[in-house]
Amino acid sequence: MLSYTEENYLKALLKLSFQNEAKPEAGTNEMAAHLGVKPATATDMLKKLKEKELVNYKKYGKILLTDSGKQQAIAILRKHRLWETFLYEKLDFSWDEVHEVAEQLEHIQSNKLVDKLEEFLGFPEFDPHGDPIPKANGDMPKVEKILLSEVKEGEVCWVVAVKDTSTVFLQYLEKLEITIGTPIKVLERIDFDGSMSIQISDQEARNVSMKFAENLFITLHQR
Amino acid sequence: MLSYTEENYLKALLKLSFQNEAKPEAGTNEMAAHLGVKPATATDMLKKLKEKELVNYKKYGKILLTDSGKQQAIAILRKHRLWETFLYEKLDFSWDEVHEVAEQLEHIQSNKLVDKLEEFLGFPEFDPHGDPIPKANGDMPKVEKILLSEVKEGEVCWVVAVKDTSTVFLQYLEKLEITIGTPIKVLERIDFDGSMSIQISDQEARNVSMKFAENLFITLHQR
DNA sequence: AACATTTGTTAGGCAAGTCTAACTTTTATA
DNA sequence: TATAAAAGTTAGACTTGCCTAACAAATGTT
Repeated sequence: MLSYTEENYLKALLKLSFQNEAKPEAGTNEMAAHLGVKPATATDMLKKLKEKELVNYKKYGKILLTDSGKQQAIAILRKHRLWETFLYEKLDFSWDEVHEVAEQLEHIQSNKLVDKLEEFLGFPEFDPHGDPIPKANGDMPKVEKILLSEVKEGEVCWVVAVKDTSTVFLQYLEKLEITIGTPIKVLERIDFDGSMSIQISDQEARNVSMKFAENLFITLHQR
Repeated sequence: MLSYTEENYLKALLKLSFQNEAKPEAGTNEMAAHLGVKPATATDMLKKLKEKELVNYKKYGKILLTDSGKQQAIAILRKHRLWETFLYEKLDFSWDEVHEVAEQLEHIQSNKLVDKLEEFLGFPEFDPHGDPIPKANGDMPKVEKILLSEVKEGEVCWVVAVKDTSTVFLQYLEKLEITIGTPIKVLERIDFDGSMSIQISDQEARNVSMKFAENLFITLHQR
Protein backbone atom coordinates (compact mmCIF):
# COMPACT_ATOMS: atom_id res chain seq x y z
CA MET A 1 0.00 0.00 0.00
CA LEU A 2 1.36 3.36 -1.01
CA SER A 3 1.37 6.39 1.21
CA TYR A 4 -0.43 9.55 0.28
CA THR A 5 2.92 11.11 -0.50
CA GLU A 6 4.22 8.26 -2.62
CA GLU A 7 1.05 8.42 -4.65
CA ASN A 8 1.60 12.09 -5.30
CA TYR A 9 5.08 11.46 -6.62
CA LEU A 10 3.84 8.79 -9.00
CA LYS A 11 1.07 11.03 -10.20
CA ALA A 12 3.46 13.91 -10.79
CA LEU A 13 5.71 11.65 -12.77
CA LEU A 14 2.81 10.46 -14.90
CA LYS A 15 1.76 14.03 -15.56
CA LEU A 16 5.25 15.04 -16.56
CA SER A 17 5.44 12.04 -18.85
CA PHE A 18 2.37 13.31 -20.69
CA GLN A 19 4.10 16.57 -21.45
CA ASN A 20 6.42 14.96 -23.90
CA GLU A 21 5.35 11.57 -25.10
CA ALA A 22 8.55 10.98 -26.98
CA LYS A 23 10.63 11.48 -23.84
CA PRO A 24 8.47 10.61 -20.88
CA GLU A 25 11.27 11.17 -18.38
CA ALA A 26 11.57 13.78 -15.71
CA GLY A 27 14.33 15.43 -13.74
CA THR A 28 14.65 15.77 -9.99
CA ASN A 29 14.20 19.55 -9.94
CA GLU A 30 11.26 19.28 -12.26
CA MET A 31 9.61 16.75 -9.96
CA ALA A 32 10.35 18.81 -6.89
CA ALA A 33 8.95 21.96 -8.44
CA HIS A 34 5.84 20.14 -9.50
CA LEU A 35 5.24 18.81 -6.02
CA GLY A 36 6.20 21.95 -4.16
CA VAL A 37 9.11 20.36 -2.31
CA LYS A 38 12.86 20.87 -2.42
CA PRO A 39 15.01 18.84 -4.81
CA ALA A 40 16.70 17.11 -1.88
CA THR A 41 13.35 15.81 -0.74
CA ALA A 42 12.55 14.50 -4.18
CA THR A 43 15.86 12.67 -4.34
CA ASP A 44 15.07 10.86 -1.10
CA MET A 45 11.66 9.81 -2.26
CA LEU A 46 12.91 8.69 -5.66
CA LYS A 47 15.32 6.33 -3.97
CA LYS A 48 12.46 4.92 -2.00
CA LEU A 49 10.26 4.51 -5.06
CA LYS A 50 13.12 2.83 -6.82
CA GLU A 51 13.36 0.31 -3.98
CA LYS A 52 9.70 -0.47 -4.53
CA GLU A 53 10.34 -0.80 -8.26
CA LEU A 54 7.91 1.92 -9.13
CA VAL A 55 10.42 4.09 -10.96
CA ASN A 56 13.60 3.60 -12.90
CA TYR A 57 16.10 5.88 -11.35
CA LYS A 58 19.84 6.23 -11.29
CA LYS A 59 21.98 8.86 -9.66
CA TYR A 60 22.07 11.97 -11.81
CA GLY A 61 19.89 10.20 -14.35
CA LYS A 62 16.45 10.84 -15.74
CA ILE A 63 13.41 9.39 -13.99
CA LEU A 64 10.90 7.09 -15.63
CA LEU A 65 7.93 5.16 -14.26
CA THR A 66 8.16 1.39 -14.39
CA ASP A 67 5.18 -0.52 -15.75
CA SER A 68 4.01 -1.15 -12.23
CA GLY A 69 4.50 2.47 -11.27
CA LYS A 70 2.66 3.67 -14.32
CA GLN A 71 -0.22 1.35 -13.62
CA GLN A 72 -0.58 2.71 -10.11
CA ALA A 73 -0.27 6.28 -11.29
CA ILE A 74 -3.02 5.72 -13.83
CA ALA A 75 -5.25 4.28 -11.12
CA ILE A 76 -4.80 7.50 -9.16
CA LEU A 77 -5.46 9.62 -12.22
CA ARG A 78 -8.60 7.60 -12.82
CA LYS A 79 -9.83 8.35 -9.33
CA HIS A 80 -8.95 12.01 -9.64
CA ARG A 81 -10.84 12.47 -12.85
CA LEU A 82 -13.87 10.49 -11.73
CA TRP A 83 -14.12 12.57 -8.57
CA GLU A 84 -13.77 15.76 -10.57
CA THR A 85 -16.63 14.60 -12.72
CA PHE A 86 -18.71 13.77 -9.67
CA LEU A 87 -18.12 17.16 -8.11
CA TYR A 88 -18.89 18.98 -11.32
CA GLU A 89 -21.86 16.96 -12.47
CA LYS A 90 -23.54 16.01 -9.23
CA LEU A 91 -22.56 18.60 -6.68
CA ASP A 92 -22.50 21.69 -8.88
CA PHE A 93 -18.89 22.53 -8.28
CA SER A 94 -17.47 24.97 -10.76
CA TRP A 95 -14.76 24.17 -13.29
CA ASP A 96 -12.02 25.64 -11.14
CA GLU A 97 -13.15 24.29 -7.79
CA VAL A 98 -13.05 20.60 -8.57
CA HIS A 99 -9.33 20.10 -8.72
CA GLU A 100 -8.43 20.93 -5.14
CA VAL A 101 -10.99 18.63 -3.60
CA ALA A 102 -10.28 15.86 -6.10
CA GLU A 103 -6.65 16.06 -5.01
CA GLN A 104 -7.80 14.79 -1.65
CA LEU A 105 -10.43 12.35 -2.85
CA GLU A 106 -8.07 10.63 -5.26
CA HIS A 107 -6.25 9.03 -2.33
CA ILE A 108 -9.26 7.17 -0.92
CA GLN A 109 -8.51 3.46 -1.02
CA SER A 110 -11.38 1.32 -2.24
CA ASN A 111 -11.65 -0.32 -5.60
CA LYS A 112 -15.31 -0.85 -5.06
CA LEU A 113 -15.81 2.84 -4.45
CA VAL A 114 -14.10 3.84 -7.67
CA ASP A 115 -15.91 1.35 -9.80
CA LYS A 116 -19.29 2.12 -8.27
CA LEU A 117 -18.66 5.82 -8.68
CA GLU A 118 -17.84 5.33 -12.32
CA GLU A 119 -21.06 3.39 -12.79
CA PHE A 120 -23.04 6.02 -10.92
CA LEU A 121 -21.68 8.68 -13.23
CA GLY A 122 -22.60 6.64 -16.30
CA PHE A 123 -19.07 5.63 -17.32
CA PRO A 124 -17.93 9.08 -18.40
CA GLU A 125 -15.09 9.29 -20.92
CA PHE A 126 -13.79 12.75 -20.06
CA ASP A 127 -13.55 14.83 -16.95
CA PRO A 128 -14.77 18.43 -16.67
CA HIS A 129 -11.50 19.69 -18.10
CA GLY A 130 -11.84 17.43 -21.09
CA ASP A 131 -9.16 15.02 -19.96
CA PRO A 132 -9.79 11.36 -20.69
CA ILE A 133 -10.72 9.17 -17.73
CA PRO A 134 -8.78 5.90 -17.59
CA LYS A 135 -10.87 2.74 -17.39
CA ALA A 136 -10.52 0.21 -14.57
CA ASN A 137 -8.11 -1.84 -16.66
CA GLY A 138 -5.92 1.21 -17.31
CA ASP A 139 -7.17 1.88 -20.83
CA MET A 140 -7.46 5.53 -21.59
CA PRO A 141 -9.40 6.89 -24.54
CA LYS A 142 -6.73 8.14 -26.86
CA VAL A 143 -7.43 11.74 -27.72
CA GLU A 144 -6.81 12.54 -31.33
CA LYS A 145 -4.32 15.28 -31.71
CA ILE A 146 -3.32 16.99 -34.93
CA LEU A 147 -0.75 19.53 -36.01
CA LEU A 148 -1.45 23.21 -35.79
CA SER A 149 -0.81 23.36 -39.53
CA GLU A 150 -3.95 21.33 -40.13
CA VAL A 151 -6.29 23.70 -38.35
CA LYS A 152 -8.75 25.68 -40.45
CA GLU A 153 -9.17 29.43 -40.35
CA GLY A 154 -11.34 30.62 -37.48
CA GLU A 155 -10.95 27.50 -35.38
CA VAL A 156 -9.78 27.44 -31.80
CA CYS A 157 -7.50 24.67 -30.59
CA TRP A 158 -5.43 23.75 -27.55
CA VAL A 159 -1.77 22.81 -27.41
CA VAL A 160 -1.19 19.23 -26.27
CA ALA A 161 2.38 18.40 -27.27
CA VAL A 162 5.38 19.36 -29.35
CA LYS A 163 6.79 17.35 -32.25
CA ASP A 164 10.22 18.94 -32.40
CA THR A 165 11.79 18.89 -28.98
CA SER A 166 14.90 20.87 -29.82
CA THR A 167 16.08 23.60 -27.52
CA VAL A 168 15.52 26.34 -30.05
CA PHE A 169 11.96 25.35 -30.62
CA LEU A 170 11.19 24.94 -26.95
CA GLN A 171 12.77 28.26 -26.16
CA TYR A 172 10.77 29.87 -28.92
CA LEU A 173 7.60 28.42 -27.45
CA GLU A 174 8.59 29.74 -24.08
CA LYS A 175 9.11 33.19 -25.52
CA LEU A 176 5.66 33.01 -27.10
CA GLU A 177 4.22 31.96 -23.73
CA ILE A 178 2.97 28.73 -25.20
CA THR A 179 2.81 25.70 -22.95
CA ILE A 180 0.71 22.56 -22.85
CA GLY A 181 -2.90 23.62 -22.61
CA THR A 182 -2.52 27.07 -24.16
CA PRO A 183 -5.47 27.96 -26.40
CA ILE A 184 -4.74 29.16 -29.91
CA LYS A 185 -7.11 30.66 -32.45
CA VAL A 186 -6.16 30.46 -36.12
CA LEU A 187 -6.99 33.86 -37.57
CA GLU A 188 -5.62 33.51 -41.07
CA ARG A 189 -3.76 30.97 -43.19
CA ILE A 190 -1.37 32.20 -45.82
CA ASP A 191 -1.33 29.68 -48.69
CA PHE A 192 1.74 31.23 -50.25
CA ASP A 193 4.22 30.02 -47.64
CA GLY A 194 2.10 28.01 -45.21
CA SER A 195 2.49 30.57 -42.46
CA MET A 196 -0.45 31.61 -40.31
CA SER A 197 -1.70 34.40 -38.16
CA ILE A 198 -2.73 33.14 -34.75
CA GLN A 199 -3.94 34.43 -31.44
CA ILE A 200 -2.22 32.83 -28.45
CA SER A 201 -4.37 32.95 -25.32
CA ASP A 202 -5.51 36.56 -25.14
CA GLN A 203 -2.42 38.00 -26.76
CA GLU A 204 -2.43 40.11 -29.89
CA ALA A 205 -2.38 38.47 -33.33
CA ARG A 206 0.99 37.12 -34.38
CA ASN A 207 2.45 35.39 -37.40
CA VAL A 208 4.08 32.00 -37.25
CA SER A 209 5.83 30.00 -39.95
CA MET A 210 4.79 26.75 -41.56
CA LYS A 211 7.70 25.04 -39.87
CA PHE A 212 6.38 26.24 -36.56
CA ALA A 213 2.83 25.08 -37.29
CA GLU A 214 4.08 21.67 -38.35
CA ASN A 215 5.75 21.04 -35.03
CA LEU A 216 3.00 21.83 -32.60
CA PHE A 217 0.39 19.22 -31.70
CA ILE A 218 -3.04 20.55 -30.80
CA THR A 219 -6.51 19.20 -30.25
CA LEU A 220 -9.78 20.72 -31.30
CA HIS A 221 -11.51 19.64 -28.09
CA GLN A 222 -10.17 21.23 -24.95
CA ARG A 223 -8.72 18.73 -22.59
CA MET B 1 -6.17 22.70 10.51
CA LEU B 2 -6.20 19.34 12.24
CA SER B 3 -4.24 16.35 11.09
CA TYR B 4 -5.92 13.13 10.12
CA THR B 5 -4.72 11.65 13.39
CA GLU B 6 -5.86 14.50 15.57
CA GLU B 7 -9.28 14.24 14.02
CA ASN B 8 -9.43 10.57 14.88
CA TYR B 9 -8.67 11.29 18.52
CA LEU B 10 -11.42 13.87 18.72
CA LYS B 11 -13.87 11.54 17.06
CA ALA B 12 -12.96 8.71 19.43
CA LEU B 13 -13.51 11.01 22.37
CA LEU B 14 -16.90 12.04 21.06
CA LYS B 15 -17.91 8.44 20.56
CA LEU B 16 -16.80 7.50 24.04
CA SER B 17 -18.76 10.42 25.41
CA PHE B 18 -21.90 9.00 23.79
CA GLN B 19 -21.44 5.73 25.61
CA ASN B 20 -22.27 7.24 28.95
CA GLU B 21 -24.08 10.51 28.73
CA ALA B 22 -23.95 11.09 32.45
CA LYS B 23 -20.16 10.86 32.47
CA PRO B 24 -18.87 11.86 29.07
CA GLU B 25 -15.23 11.52 30.08
CA ALA B 26 -12.70 9.00 28.93
CA GLY B 27 -9.48 7.51 30.24
CA THR B 28 -6.16 7.26 28.48
CA ASN B 29 -6.22 3.48 28.15
CA GLU B 30 -9.77 3.56 26.91
CA MET B 31 -8.81 6.08 24.24
CA ALA B 32 -5.77 4.12 23.23
CA ALA B 33 -7.70 0.88 22.93
CA HIS B 34 -10.36 2.57 20.86
CA LEU B 35 -7.80 3.96 18.46
CA GLY B 36 -5.59 0.90 18.34
CA VAL B 37 -2.52 2.64 19.77
CA LYS B 38 -0.57 2.27 22.99
CA PRO B 39 -1.47 4.33 26.06
CA ALA B 40 1.82 6.19 25.87
CA THR B 41 0.92 7.36 22.41
CA ALA B 42 -2.46 8.57 23.54
CA THR B 43 -0.86 10.52 26.39
CA ASP B 44 1.37 12.33 23.92
CA MET B 45 -1.49 13.23 21.67
CA LEU B 46 -3.69 14.35 24.52
CA LYS B 47 -1.04 16.83 25.59
CA LYS B 48 -0.98 18.15 22.07
CA LEU B 49 -4.76 18.43 21.89
CA LYS B 50 -4.73 20.20 25.24
CA GLU B 51 -2.28 22.74 23.83
CA LYS B 52 -4.77 23.38 21.05
CA GLU B 53 -7.55 23.67 23.61
CA LEU B 54 -9.52 20.86 22.09
CA VAL B 55 -9.64 18.75 25.23
CA ASN B 56 -9.59 19.31 28.96
CA TYR B 57 -6.83 17.17 30.24
CA LYS B 58 -4.79 16.96 33.39
CA LYS B 59 -2.15 14.47 34.38
CA TYR B 60 -3.82 11.31 35.66
CA GLY B 61 -7.20 12.95 35.15
CA LYS B 62 -10.20 12.15 32.99
CA ILE B 63 -10.41 13.51 29.48
CA LEU B 64 -13.22 15.69 28.21
CA LEU B 65 -13.74 17.54 24.94
CA THR B 66 -13.82 21.32 25.16
CA ASP B 67 -16.62 23.11 23.37
CA SER B 68 -14.33 23.77 20.46
CA GLY B 69 -13.17 20.16 20.41
CA LYS B 70 -16.69 18.86 20.53
CA GLN B 71 -17.71 21.12 17.72
CA GLN B 72 -14.93 19.82 15.54
CA ALA B 73 -15.66 16.24 16.46
CA ILE B 74 -19.29 16.69 15.51
CA ALA B 75 -18.24 18.13 12.17
CA ILE B 76 -16.27 14.96 11.51
CA LEU B 77 -19.16 12.78 12.59
CA ARG B 78 -21.39 14.76 10.26
CA LYS B 79 -19.10 14.03 7.35
CA HIS B 80 -18.83 10.38 8.29
CA ARG B 81 -22.55 9.86 8.40
CA LEU B 82 -23.25 11.82 5.25
CA TRP B 83 -20.69 9.78 3.37
CA GLU B 84 -22.14 6.55 4.74
CA THR B 85 -25.51 7.66 3.48
CA PHE B 86 -24.06 8.49 0.09
CA LEU B 87 -22.38 5.12 -0.23
CA TYR B 88 -25.49 3.26 0.83
CA GLU B 89 -28.06 5.24 -1.09
CA LYS B 90 -26.24 6.18 -4.24
CA LEU B 91 -23.51 3.63 -4.73
CA ASP B 92 -25.31 0.52 -3.50
CA PHE B 93 -22.86 -0.28 -0.76
CA SER B 94 -24.20 -2.72 1.79
CA TRP B 95 -24.82 -1.95 5.42
CA ASP B 96 -21.55 -3.38 6.59
CA GLU B 97 -19.36 -1.96 3.81
CA VAL B 98 -20.01 1.71 4.32
CA HIS B 99 -18.12 2.28 7.53
CA GLU B 100 -14.60 1.49 6.39
CA VAL B 101 -14.72 3.78 3.39
CA ALA B 102 -16.47 6.54 5.32
CA GLU B 103 -13.60 6.41 7.82
CA GLN B 104 -11.42 7.70 5.03
CA LEU B 105 -13.87 10.09 3.43
CA GLU B 106 -14.65 11.83 6.71
CA HIS B 107 -11.25 13.49 6.64
CA ILE B 108 -11.70 15.31 3.35
CA GLN B 109 -11.45 19.03 4.00
CA SER B 110 -14.04 21.10 2.21
CA ASN B 111 -17.05 22.71 3.77
CA LYS B 112 -18.56 23.20 0.39
CA LEU B 113 -18.24 19.51 -0.34
CA VAL B 114 -20.05 18.49 2.84
CA ASP B 115 -22.86 20.94 2.43
CA LYS B 116 -23.34 20.15 -1.24
CA LEU B 117 -23.29 16.45 -0.47
CA GLU B 118 -25.96 16.92 2.16
CA GLU B 119 -28.08 18.81 -0.32
CA PHE B 120 -27.51 16.17 -2.99
CA LEU B 121 -28.72 13.51 -0.58
CA GLY B 122 -31.84 15.52 0.27
CA PHE B 123 -30.84 16.58 3.78
CA PRO B 124 -31.11 13.13 5.34
CA GLU B 125 -31.75 12.95 9.07
CA PHE B 126 -30.31 9.51 9.69
CA ASP B 127 -27.49 7.45 8.30
CA PRO B 128 -27.84 3.82 7.11
CA HIS B 129 -27.25 2.55 10.64
CA GLY B 130 -30.04 4.73 11.96
CA ASP B 131 -27.76 7.22 13.66
CA PRO B 132 -28.70 10.90 13.46
CA ILE B 133 -26.69 13.11 11.10
CA PRO B 134 -25.58 16.42 12.66
CA LYS B 135 -26.59 19.55 10.78
CA ALA B 136 -24.07 22.12 9.56
CA ASN B 137 -24.57 24.14 12.75
CA GLY B 138 -23.92 21.11 14.95
CA ASP B 139 -27.53 20.36 15.81
CA MET B 140 -28.30 16.70 16.03
CA PRO B 141 -31.83 15.30 16.16
CA LYS B 142 -32.11 13.74 19.60
CA VAL B 143 -33.68 10.32 19.27
CA GLU B 144 -35.09 8.47 22.21
CA LYS B 145 -34.10 4.94 21.70
CA ILE B 146 -33.86 1.97 23.99
CA LEU B 147 -32.42 -1.49 23.66
CA LEU B 148 -34.54 -4.37 22.49
CA SER B 149 -33.63 -6.07 25.75
CA GLU B 150 -35.65 -3.44 27.62
CA VAL B 151 -38.90 -4.06 25.78
CA LYS B 152 -41.75 -5.70 27.68
CA GLU B 153 -43.58 -8.81 26.58
CA GLY B 154 -46.32 -8.16 24.06
CA GLU B 155 -44.99 -4.77 22.96
CA VAL B 156 -44.25 -3.82 19.39
CA CYS B 157 -41.25 -1.67 18.54
CA TRP B 158 -39.29 -0.48 15.53
CA VAL B 159 -35.60 -0.84 14.88
CA VAL B 160 -33.88 2.55 14.80
CA ALA B 161 -30.19 1.78 15.08
CA VAL B 162 -27.56 -0.79 15.91
CA LYS B 163 -25.20 -0.57 18.85
CA ASP B 164 -22.65 -3.08 17.61
CA THR B 165 -21.70 -2.21 14.03
CA SER B 166 -19.46 -5.20 13.42
CA THR B 167 -19.74 -7.05 10.16
CA VAL B 168 -20.84 -10.28 11.81
CA PHE B 169 -23.70 -8.56 13.55
CA LEU B 170 -24.79 -6.58 10.52
CA GLN B 171 -24.72 -9.66 8.34
CA TYR B 172 -26.73 -11.56 10.92
CA LEU B 173 -29.31 -8.78 10.85
CA GLU B 174 -29.38 -8.97 7.10
CA LYS B 175 -30.02 -12.68 7.29
CA LEU B 176 -32.88 -12.03 9.68
CA GLU B 177 -34.19 -9.40 7.26
CA ILE B 178 -33.88 -6.70 9.87
CA THR B 179 -33.08 -3.19 8.75
CA ILE B 180 -33.78 0.28 10.11
CA GLY B 181 -37.53 0.62 10.45
CA THR B 182 -38.32 -3.09 10.73
CA PRO B 183 -41.10 -3.75 13.25
CA ILE B 184 -40.46 -6.29 15.99
CA LYS B 185 -42.96 -7.76 18.45
CA VAL B 186 -41.61 -9.19 21.69
CA LEU B 187 -43.54 -12.41 22.22
CA GLU B 188 -41.79 -13.79 25.26
CA ARG B 189 -38.91 -12.93 27.55
CA ILE B 190 -36.92 -15.74 29.14
CA ASP B 191 -35.66 -14.52 32.49
CA PHE B 192 -33.29 -17.45 32.84
CA ASP B 193 -30.77 -16.31 30.21
CA GLY B 194 -32.14 -13.00 28.97
CA SER B 195 -33.06 -14.41 25.60
CA MET B 196 -36.37 -13.61 23.98
CA SER B 197 -38.82 -14.85 21.44
CA ILE B 198 -39.64 -12.18 18.88
CA GLN B 199 -41.60 -11.72 15.69
CA ILE B 200 -39.75 -9.84 12.98
CA SER B 201 -42.14 -8.12 10.57
CA ASP B 202 -44.55 -10.87 9.60
CA GLN B 203 -42.09 -13.69 9.99
CA GLU B 204 -42.58 -16.67 12.26
CA ALA B 205 -41.56 -16.48 15.91
CA ARG B 206 -37.84 -16.78 16.50
CA ASN B 207 -35.53 -16.85 19.49
CA VAL B 208 -32.72 -14.36 19.94
CA SER B 209 -30.03 -14.18 22.60
CA MET B 210 -29.57 -11.57 25.29
CA LYS B 211 -26.43 -10.40 23.51
CA PHE B 212 -28.49 -9.85 20.42
CA ALA B 213 -31.19 -7.95 22.29
CA GLU B 214 -28.60 -5.75 23.92
CA ASN B 215 -27.18 -4.56 20.64
CA LEU B 216 -30.31 -3.50 18.83
CA PHE B 217 -31.73 -0.04 19.45
CA ILE B 218 -35.48 0.33 18.99
CA THR B 219 -38.16 2.91 19.56
CA LEU B 220 -41.69 2.31 20.77
CA HIS B 221 -43.14 4.95 18.46
CA GLN B 222 -42.88 4.34 14.75
CA ARG B 223 -40.98 7.07 12.96
C1' DA C 1 -4.04 1.33 56.30
C1' DA C 2 -1.00 -1.47 53.50
C1' DC C 3 -0.35 -3.73 49.52
C1' DA C 4 -1.55 -5.20 44.81
C1' DT C 5 -3.52 -4.04 40.65
C1' DT C 6 -4.80 -0.96 37.29
C1' DT C 7 -4.06 3.20 35.05
C1' DG C 8 -1.32 6.69 33.29
C1' DT C 9 3.29 9.12 32.40
C1' DT C 10 8.11 9.74 31.13
C1' DA C 11 12.20 8.88 28.59
C1' DG C 12 14.41 7.41 24.70
C1' DG C 13 14.08 5.58 20.01
C1' DC C 14 12.36 4.85 15.24
C1' DA C 15 10.39 5.83 10.43
C1' DA C 16 8.40 9.07 7.19
C1' DG C 17 8.74 13.21 5.03
C1' DT C 18 10.41 17.56 5.13
C1' DC C 19 14.14 21.23 5.36
C1' DT C 20 18.97 23.85 4.76
C1' DA C 21 23.66 23.98 3.59
C1' DA C 22 27.44 22.10 1.47
C1' DC C 23 29.04 19.28 -2.03
C1' DT C 24 29.29 16.72 -6.76
C1' DT C 25 28.05 15.81 -11.39
C1' DT C 26 26.34 17.18 -15.74
C1' DT C 27 25.40 20.56 -19.21
C1' DA C 28 25.91 24.82 -21.52
C1' DT C 29 28.69 28.48 -23.19
C1' DA C 30 32.39 31.74 -23.81
C1' DT D 1 38.00 22.90 -23.84
C1' DA D 2 37.87 25.29 -19.69
C1' DT D 3 34.89 27.31 -16.86
C1' DA D 4 30.43 28.84 -15.27
C1' DA D 5 25.76 27.57 -14.48
C1' DA D 6 22.36 24.26 -13.67
C1' DA D 7 20.95 20.05 -11.88
C1' DG D 8 21.26 16.66 -8.53
C1' DT D 9 23.02 14.47 -4.11
C1' DT D 10 24.49 14.00 0.69
C1' DA D 11 24.55 15.01 5.50
C1' DG D 12 22.46 16.50 9.42
C1' DA D 13 18.38 18.28 11.66
C1' DC D 14 13.35 18.84 12.67
C1' DT D 15 8.29 17.30 13.35
C1' DT D 16 4.70 13.94 13.69
C1' DG D 17 3.06 9.86 15.28
C1' DC D 18 4.22 5.74 16.83
C1' DC D 19 6.73 2.24 19.93
C1' DT D 20 8.92 -0.17 24.41
C1' DA D 21 10.51 -0.17 28.98
C1' DA D 22 10.62 1.73 33.25
C1' DC D 23 8.42 4.45 36.50
C1' DA D 24 4.55 7.02 39.19
C1' DA D 25 -0.06 7.75 40.70
C1' DA D 26 -4.64 6.26 41.67
C1' DT D 27 -7.75 2.75 42.87
C1' DG D 28 -9.37 -1.53 44.88
C1' DT D 29 -8.98 -5.17 48.30
C1' DT D 30 -8.07 -7.48 52.21
